[in-house]
Amino acid sequence: MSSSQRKPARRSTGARRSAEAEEAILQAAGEILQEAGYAGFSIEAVARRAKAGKPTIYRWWRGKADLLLDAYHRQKPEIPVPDTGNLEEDLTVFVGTLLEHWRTTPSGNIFRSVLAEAQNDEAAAEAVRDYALDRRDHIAGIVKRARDRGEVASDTDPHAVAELVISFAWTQLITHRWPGEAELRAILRLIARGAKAERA
Amino acid sequence: MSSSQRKPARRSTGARRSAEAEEAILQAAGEILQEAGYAGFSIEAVARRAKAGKPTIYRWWRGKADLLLDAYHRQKPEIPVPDTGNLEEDLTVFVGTLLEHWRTTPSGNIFRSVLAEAQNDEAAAEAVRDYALDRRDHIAGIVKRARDRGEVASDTDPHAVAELVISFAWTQLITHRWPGEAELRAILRLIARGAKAERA
Amino acid sequence: MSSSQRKPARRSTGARRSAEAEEAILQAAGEILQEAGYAGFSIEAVARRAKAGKPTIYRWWRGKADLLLDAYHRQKPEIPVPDTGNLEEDLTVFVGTLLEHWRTTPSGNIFRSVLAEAQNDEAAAEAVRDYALDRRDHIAGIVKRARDRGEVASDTDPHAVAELVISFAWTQLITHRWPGEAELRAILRLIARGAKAERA
Amino acid sequence: MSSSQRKPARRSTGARRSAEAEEAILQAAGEILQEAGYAGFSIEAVARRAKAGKPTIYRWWRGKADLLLDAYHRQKPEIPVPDTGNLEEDLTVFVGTLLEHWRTTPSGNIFRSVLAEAQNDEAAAEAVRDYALDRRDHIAGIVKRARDRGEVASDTDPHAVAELVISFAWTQLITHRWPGEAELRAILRLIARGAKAERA
DNA sequence: GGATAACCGAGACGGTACGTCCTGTCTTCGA
DNA sequence: TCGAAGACAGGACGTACCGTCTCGGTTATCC
Repeated sequence: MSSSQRKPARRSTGARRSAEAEEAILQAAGEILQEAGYAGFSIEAVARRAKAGKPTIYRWWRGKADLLLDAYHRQKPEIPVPDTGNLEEDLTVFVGTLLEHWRTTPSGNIFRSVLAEAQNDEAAAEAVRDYALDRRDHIAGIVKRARDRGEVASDTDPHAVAELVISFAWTQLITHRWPGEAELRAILRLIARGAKAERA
Repeated sequence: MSSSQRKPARRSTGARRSAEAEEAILQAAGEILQEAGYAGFSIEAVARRAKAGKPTIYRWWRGKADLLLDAYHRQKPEIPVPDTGNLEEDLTVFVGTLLEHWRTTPSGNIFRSVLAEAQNDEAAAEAVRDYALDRRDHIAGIVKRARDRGEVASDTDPHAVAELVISFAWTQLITHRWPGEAELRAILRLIARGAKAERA
Repeated sequence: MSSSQRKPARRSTGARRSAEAEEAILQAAGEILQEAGYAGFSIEAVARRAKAGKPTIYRWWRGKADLLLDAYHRQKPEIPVPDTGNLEEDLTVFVGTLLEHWRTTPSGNIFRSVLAEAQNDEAAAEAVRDYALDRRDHIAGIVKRARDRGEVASDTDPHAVAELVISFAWTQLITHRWPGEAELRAILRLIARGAKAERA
Repeated sequence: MSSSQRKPARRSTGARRSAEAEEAILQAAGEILQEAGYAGFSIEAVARRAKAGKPTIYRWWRGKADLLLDAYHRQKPEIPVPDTGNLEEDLTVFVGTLLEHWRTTPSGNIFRSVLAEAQNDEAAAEAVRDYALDRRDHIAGIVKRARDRGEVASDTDPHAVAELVISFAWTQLITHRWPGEAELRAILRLIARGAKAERA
């Protein structure tokens, strides 16, 4: 029996990805995370809310973790890098702004969910690792400026300083704590002093 | 047994809570977390492995989070507090030992799972918050000793130092990173310097 | 690391199959087939209507075909075997009753669905084959009685007669036809005459 | 809405139906039915195999049933009408040839699928009903010739005889049975005797 | 010979159903 | 009388098809 498979007579591309659908899905994902948290977040729930078919979601995202990360990146805080001429002040303003953003917008809840998912899903874990390094480099810029001003010891590694800053902020988030102004400043003063200190 | 003349048809009161069952359940929970991580952890899986009924688990634990916390407390690391006479060394040894313990025993995976669950479950979140404060006080002891030795500035808050140390360790855990010896020392030297520094 | 798998300390049996659930599921299956036909029949729809969980259905039936067959056997027509002393009359009454039953109760629609499913599913196909043979033997009984009365030629195979009777009835069903009284009698007279005839 | 002044710009025609696509689609449908049966038959599968777009199929066929019927008519058996001068022989040869054709070519599987689909789809059901009547008239021709030869009782309805013949053949098909030579002859002898018999 | 409309393939879309897994509650029975 | 075994309702998982739609690209006419 001959096969009916014809050679592709034409080159064609097919329909394009629907921007409306993508938008509606990410929107719905964000809303669910904001309203019901990670516990209420499911592909089914997102599809229902976005009035999208589940296969549409699975066509563009590999799973829960992938969608979660996209929803986060879509509304992650873009914290302005302060430049007050003083390292302690710069770091305090930066972390204060970040925590305030997490506390008052959905992004805190979403990022918390991303961190939780990263404990399940290796892809999410890697994405979080990459994101942490990216943020570390970002904050290291603040420290480098301080070093250029001569405010920081020459043997201080800006990445190490940034690592401490990030660790503090993330840990506050995952333990659901929102430090007061004084507490915040005390911590970042400690870091800034450590950076400034000459070799022992 | 009964001594009275008129015996009740049956004197027996039934089985008592089985310590063996509790042990098997916690054991199974730990093993699953070690082998398959949080993703493979389910009440069903624990019951299967422990050869216990699901209702037995639900009778003694309120849910996933509760069981998880119990499994953690059962084998949480009891890191000895070092006393080398030098703050930086004390902190480096302490954190190094902690991370090594997390890396080489089930406790790292289990605590990671507890942190993940705390993003969903309010009870777990509160338990984590309490645990964080407990650990903070624990580590603050190291700093207080250094202050008593005059190694630390008088206006340094031992709790703030401890907070930074914990944040660093926990963040390494949740981002699945295991810093090398040099990297670890650089971070803790930074903290120790910040603690020692006189008022700016 | 030691395994936590304990030896089963007790032999126990667990909860028993719920007769209510089974009843509700078969009831729902029958109603759906009656109201919406095979096209509207799905495990999901049955579960919804029976207020049962899908896993409960899959626990006891291997799939659509299996459930369908059970629903059929539950309300299949138990046509009384007539005994009028005349073969043509017996067969006409039997087939007329059967077709009438199929036409006026859900069982016709259900059996039609079973036949359709048997074209997809090998298990259903075998069940249908077995059922056909069973019915053939059943009807052959009518012919044997006629042979004992001397009404039928000695070289007539009762099974062959029964085969023709069944084929006629089933084909009417699958072509959605309901023959009139006269048409029905003409066909069965033909069969009865064939059975009676002496060797040519 | 629009003014009648302005005539339709053009009476355009455009590209015509692609015979190549139609051919490939029917070919693919037949192959799938032959290889995987009705269970593996889906519009998606046909489109994939024929390297055609789904809308192309839906443009020319109303759905699964329609395509199925077309695929059947395309290769339905054209059984030659035998003329041996003996009714029993004619019918045995005819049915034997038909069953052999169904058994050894795709047409059996395809027709089985058509019958299955006719239990779901009203259009298919009607087509099957029409086809059954057409086949009945076709076979009735054999009986009429026998009546003209005086081989058949004058009060025998050729349509009733044909009905029985068809019913037998179709029922064998849908129960996936292939009767042996002896069994086949016994059945058709029964029919032929019934046709010949004088009024009781 | 250029415009134009219907065709074509490819494939995304909102949906429904599939069959599996897990949750937390319940029922049964054995010790 | 408690614990094991496991059934239960429910709901999410990720996949396959349904039938419709929107793309570009092609082709055959008509002006």
